[in-house]
Amino acid sequence: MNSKTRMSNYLDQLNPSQREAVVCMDGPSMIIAGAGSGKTRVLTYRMVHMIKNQVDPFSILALTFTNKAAREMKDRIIALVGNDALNLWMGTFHSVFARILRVEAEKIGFPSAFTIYDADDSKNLVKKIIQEQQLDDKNYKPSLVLHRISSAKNNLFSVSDYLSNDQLMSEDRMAGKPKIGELYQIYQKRLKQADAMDFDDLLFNTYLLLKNHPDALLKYQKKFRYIMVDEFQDTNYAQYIIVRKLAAQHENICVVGDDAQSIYAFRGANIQNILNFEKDYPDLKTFKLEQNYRSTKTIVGAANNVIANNRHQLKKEVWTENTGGEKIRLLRAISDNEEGNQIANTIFEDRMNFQFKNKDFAILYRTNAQSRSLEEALRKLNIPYRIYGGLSFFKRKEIKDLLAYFRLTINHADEEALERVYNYPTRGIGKTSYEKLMVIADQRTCTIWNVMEDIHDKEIEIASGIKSKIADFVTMIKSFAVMAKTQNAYDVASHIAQSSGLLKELFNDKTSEGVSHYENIQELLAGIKEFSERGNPPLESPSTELRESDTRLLNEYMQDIALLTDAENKDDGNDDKVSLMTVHQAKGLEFKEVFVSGMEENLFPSQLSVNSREDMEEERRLFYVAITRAEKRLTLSYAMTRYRWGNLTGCEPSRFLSEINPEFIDMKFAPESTPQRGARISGDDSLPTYSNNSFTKNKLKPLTKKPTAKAVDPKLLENFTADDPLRIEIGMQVLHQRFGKGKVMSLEGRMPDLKAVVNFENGESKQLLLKYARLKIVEQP
DNA sequence: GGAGGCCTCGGAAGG
DNA sequence: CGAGGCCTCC
Repeated sequence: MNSKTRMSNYLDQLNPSQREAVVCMDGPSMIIAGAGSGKTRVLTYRMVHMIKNQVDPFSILALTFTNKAAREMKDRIIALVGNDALNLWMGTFHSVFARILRVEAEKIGFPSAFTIYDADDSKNLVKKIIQEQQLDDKNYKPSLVLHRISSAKNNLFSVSDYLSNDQLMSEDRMAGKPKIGELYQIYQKRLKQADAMDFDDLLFNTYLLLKNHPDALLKYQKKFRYIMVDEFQDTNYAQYIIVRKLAAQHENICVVGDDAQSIYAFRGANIQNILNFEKDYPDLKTFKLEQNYRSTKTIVGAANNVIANNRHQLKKEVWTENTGGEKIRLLRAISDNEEGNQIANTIFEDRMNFQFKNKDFAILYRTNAQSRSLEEALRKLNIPYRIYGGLSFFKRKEIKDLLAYFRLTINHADEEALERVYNYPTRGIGKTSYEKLMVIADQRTCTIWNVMEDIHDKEIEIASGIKSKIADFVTMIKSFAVMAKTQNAYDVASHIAQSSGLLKELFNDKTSEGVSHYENIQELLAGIKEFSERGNPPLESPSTELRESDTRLLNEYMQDIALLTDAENKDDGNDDKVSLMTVHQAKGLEFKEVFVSGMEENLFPSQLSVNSREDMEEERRLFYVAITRAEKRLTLSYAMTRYRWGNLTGCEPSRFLSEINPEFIDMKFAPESTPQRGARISGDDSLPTYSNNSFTKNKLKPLTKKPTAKAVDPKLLENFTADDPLRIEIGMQVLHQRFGKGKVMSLEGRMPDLKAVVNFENGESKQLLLKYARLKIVEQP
């Protein structure tokens, strides 16, 4: 089928409610799209419909949250309408606003080549400021201060708004942190000094630009006749206000989202925006996409059961015409390792029984720490898997180091970059000298770089040997800058990598890590080379905006690099793998068969959420997201005991399990009992525990007579005879209860692969594999 | 300036 | 338990 035929019948590929939403181009509209209802299809077809109806792609703005979402949507539209789609303004909020800010930088007093500070840079800066102000960093934790500043910006409170806001100031005073407003002030001053913006500033400054410069506002209002916002439930207040300003002239604004899948309130997303939207646009047209195409009736039913427990939600009824499907399996395991084994076994069997491929399976979990036992179990059965998440390419140290050289070359005021590289690789400029420079910079209210340029000033009390090293460093960076003005990005980049000594430093490190660092640098350089030759910016950008010159400069490459935070997709050629990821990362994906592991109270829902209703509702939406990833089969699993920070803790089934209608659950996989809300695992509460974890301490009765217990170390076992009385406590009471007391007949192997033959008092004899169990020897009274 | 000891603290995560 | 930050010592 060629693209013309596909285009002519694109409307036929939509159901009536999807079509309604697609053809309604003018005026404000809101699409509430239930899970699996074809949201992306509606969004892309809506843009296709516009282009087909003579809307200039150049006047369409589509905002997403992730680079991935933007990329995917763009690809789909290109496939449908061809290269017209290249002119769409489609990207993340941050990338689109950054592009606008670079054009309009002068109006708000920034150079066009301003640096974008990433999360690490911001945190370092805050940490430094707290130290300089001589505040206690226990009370003023950098992450907390930054979070507070970030929320202020995301709610459009400027520094002066903050300082004059009685409520904010008294909140800080009550919390014993009255200086936060002041820290905010200093933080912004320092960013400005460095010609830098953090991620929040990209929003806040766009807001300021549009608010204070009517000409700029008018320009972009005219330009963007049609505006679309994906994942609207994840927008924060600043994003909403900016979008509203941009749309004020034409009011052709369409937002798409699902309040039931809002899982990012903790980082500022504001469900309230959906309610405000209805208020702000009285003639709003609302479309509800309620038919689910993805999952079986069972899965959709269970998801509806769960979400019905939330008070805050827009009313909608997700339904499906799909088959009923299999019931939900519930796996109950003794330990986290056992849970992994059961899941791996189930995958192994289902793969054969249903001719599924590895990639049809996903195992989801609440916290990254849960992946270890799952990985081990999969490896045992030779099931290939892929873990999502982890350090993205651009967050790696060696990459950030080289990029810091680039940043400093382009913007000498970039203090965070300077700090990374002034003595890396080592060139004899120590911390003490650097601190002297900082003090002088502060006195003179100039940048540290300025002081370095002026290093031969008699007032600067630094040994002349070090002074000349600093002068050399300055000369080197300046020579980079000269080169960067005219030569293409790749030539400059590889020259910097060489001349700075960074490449050599990494090359000399022959450890396997060192080699991989070196390879990563090569990979980055290869990417820059491609950029130089292809002439496209690293991020999607309207092709018409490209410079006509055939030389791609380093600063063009660097423009959006701080915004590229995607986790890297390193494949070894085999993409048929089971996916392991957190529930957050699974949003937007779908799999034939899904396992949600660790369905335990205090894990999912997280124990940090149990005291607040808002947090609990977000946890529940998170579980909703997890359930609705599954197409054909869903398995929920929980362990009765789990290692947490080295301690074995007892676990109860999650309250969420009891929110699912039992008719959807297959009981044969839950052999002993249906989990009840607040249920305790079956077992004898009077059994002793030696865990010092506060959770287990509170849940279990204290011992009447406290036996002395030690964790076994392998040396101790060497002297251990089979006749010594021993109680094996794996998973606290569980095995203890099952087997009672016993004597060890033989011990073989060493931790963590210890095998024991034990004769129990009830006459049973068992061979136990004590792998990863915390074995405790109890001296009998 | 780097290695090693000690202390702290532990959620999820895009740009 | 274990990663990361910080301090100390050479």
